[in-house]
Amino acid sequence: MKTLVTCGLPYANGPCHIGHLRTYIPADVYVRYLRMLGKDVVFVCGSDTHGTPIVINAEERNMTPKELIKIYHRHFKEIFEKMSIEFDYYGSTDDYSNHHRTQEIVLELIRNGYVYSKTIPLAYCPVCDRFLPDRYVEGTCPYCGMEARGDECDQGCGRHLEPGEILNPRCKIDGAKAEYREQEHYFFRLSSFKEFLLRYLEDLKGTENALNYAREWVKRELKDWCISRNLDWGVKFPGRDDMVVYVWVDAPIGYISFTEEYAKRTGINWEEIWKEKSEIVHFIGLDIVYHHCIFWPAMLKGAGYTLPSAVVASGMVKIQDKTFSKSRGYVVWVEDDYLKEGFHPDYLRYYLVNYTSHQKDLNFSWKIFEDKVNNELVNTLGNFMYRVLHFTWKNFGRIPEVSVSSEIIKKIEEARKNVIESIESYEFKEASDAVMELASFGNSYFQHNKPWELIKSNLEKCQQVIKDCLQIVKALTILFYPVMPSSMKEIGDIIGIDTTSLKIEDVQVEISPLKLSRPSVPFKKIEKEKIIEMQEKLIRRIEKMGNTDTQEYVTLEDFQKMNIRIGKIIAAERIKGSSKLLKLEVDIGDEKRQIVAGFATSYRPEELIGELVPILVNMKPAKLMGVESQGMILAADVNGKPVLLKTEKEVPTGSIVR
RNA sequence: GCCGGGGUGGCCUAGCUGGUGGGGCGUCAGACUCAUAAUCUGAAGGCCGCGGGUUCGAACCCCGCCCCCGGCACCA
Repeated sequence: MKTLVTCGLPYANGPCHIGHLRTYIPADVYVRYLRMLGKDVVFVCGSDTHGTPIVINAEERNMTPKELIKIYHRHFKEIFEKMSIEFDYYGSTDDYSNHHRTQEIVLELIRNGYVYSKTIPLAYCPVCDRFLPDRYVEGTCPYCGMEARGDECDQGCGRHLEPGEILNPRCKIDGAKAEYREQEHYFFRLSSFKEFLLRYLEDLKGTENALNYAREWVKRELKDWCISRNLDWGVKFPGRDDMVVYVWVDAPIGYISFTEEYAKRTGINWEEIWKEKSEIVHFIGLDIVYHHCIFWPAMLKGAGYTLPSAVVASGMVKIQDKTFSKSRGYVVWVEDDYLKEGFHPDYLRYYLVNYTSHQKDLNFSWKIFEDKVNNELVNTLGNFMYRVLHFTWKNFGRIPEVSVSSEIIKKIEEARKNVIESIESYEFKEASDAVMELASFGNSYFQHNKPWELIKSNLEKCQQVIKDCLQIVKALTILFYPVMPSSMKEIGDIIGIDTTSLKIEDVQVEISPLKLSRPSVPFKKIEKEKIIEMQEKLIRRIEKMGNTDTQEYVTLEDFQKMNIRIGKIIAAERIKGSSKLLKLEVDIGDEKRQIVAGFATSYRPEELIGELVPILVNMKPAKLMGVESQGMILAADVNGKPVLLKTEKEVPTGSIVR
């Protein structure tokens, strides 16, 4: 039986960032492990190329959508290649085969009675001369009166808005007043799939984060789904020249059309996967669970295709503990911030796989990156492999011909078992931890047996220890190959392992006694300076995006250190020799204080008398122009000039401000 | 508000059906020198979010509360 693994399609509207890789790298790792386990796997993905954002983005750049998607299609392909993410086929949803397959499926759904038409009001922009998707409509929320977006009141009450509900609709692109026009659209009878989906989701495999959400959604009401759009760009809706199908229809169909393309090239039959019994595993981000667990299976069921067997959803990525946000600068671009900076692809692969469970949020920070790479990859793993190979090469020149001890065979077997179990439950961190644990054991074994002493005292024993360690190196190479293919290939070349056709059982096949050439270090350390440079680059970007929250937060505890009280100004006079400063006397309830304040540019002394103002009472005393100040009066700063803050009504002096 | 997931030493995490809280990284101290100042050994460090309850006994079960993340659908 064949297994198909897919990844959520990247939208061909912008460059690849680390969030994309959070899904693609574990998927690639998974596929490589499956192959080592002897499974017949096809791995496909492709660019998602339709939808309004691409049309608008292309317009803004003065190009056609086709030109735009070509740029990003090529970009993603390149990045995947550089990151060792090896799809068997990487297509595009704008390829002929996908247009064809999409129309085929929509027609089948129509034939089977799952599609009906209905007339609905839609916002239309007379200037752009087109219907506007809800997110491109702005106006007033009918519930709270705040400025809102067409699909939800994002700044006000947060309510979801139905098409046609928003008041005073305007086009977001040119600000023109939009009007509502009646329009015929096509709907998919999702509601009729409720019972089917409830049963289907019982047995669907994958990660809990995805399955729980989907089950919850289905238990609630399922509404029919509008699957047509007023656009030129996309897959033509069958029988309608003026409309295309909604991108969320043709995007997942890409999984099928890419399989078809792959089949055409390799001579296999795509229907073995999509029409007969097979394993179909979708790797996606948490944001598109709904589409993959609900719309997509319903569509496949309605059109008579094989249903997915598992949906594996990765958690979100955070950047230095902050929510990932391209617009706010919390992003790591794979090309500009990683590859062009000269970092090895395997380092990031390891980080993304090993930081935490696949389902949980992953925090990326350059500091953690440095720690993980230098401690785990370089020191523990790389150093073990290198010290063993180097020792062997220097003292023997070749791999000794003694059999591996049973203790070591047992240890390797344990690691292999753990890896397989973890992979089967989509726990990639667990799998890579199990391998790293073996490397750690290797270091300890080497250390305790002191082969550098045995070489002088007991040559036979020394050969045994070294052979054991070499077998561990071989096991590590195989078990880590899926995570770090290019680095492990290099080690494989040294010790005579062909990484193109690995079997996981090979970890127990004794390493062949070949002659060694001088080994080189498998992983190079990352310099502290480089990390600092990267951190600064990130901070600069965040600040450029107009972010103020690079500032440190104050905790309530911090704030409570400040003793702020309302005081009454009871005396005020100028300070000799100063144009700005006034010497004030204030009553803060139980005592009177002398405070020097820079109010002279805005106020005459006499107009301050009697005012109730907030005062930071526990400000460290200081002398200004030789006059002691025992507190600080808070005021608004308007272009450098102070404006008094007053209480809204008369309050007792000494009242606490908090 | 409702729903889902989570809250275990500075960080990442084990902990299945209840029986004296483990590991890794980091920190500190020793050891060693084959190796990329690597490695090995040892130590310090935890009111297992908070408050009740069930029990001979709870991180694990029940109730209440707090906090974090996500979802609540037509956003590709």
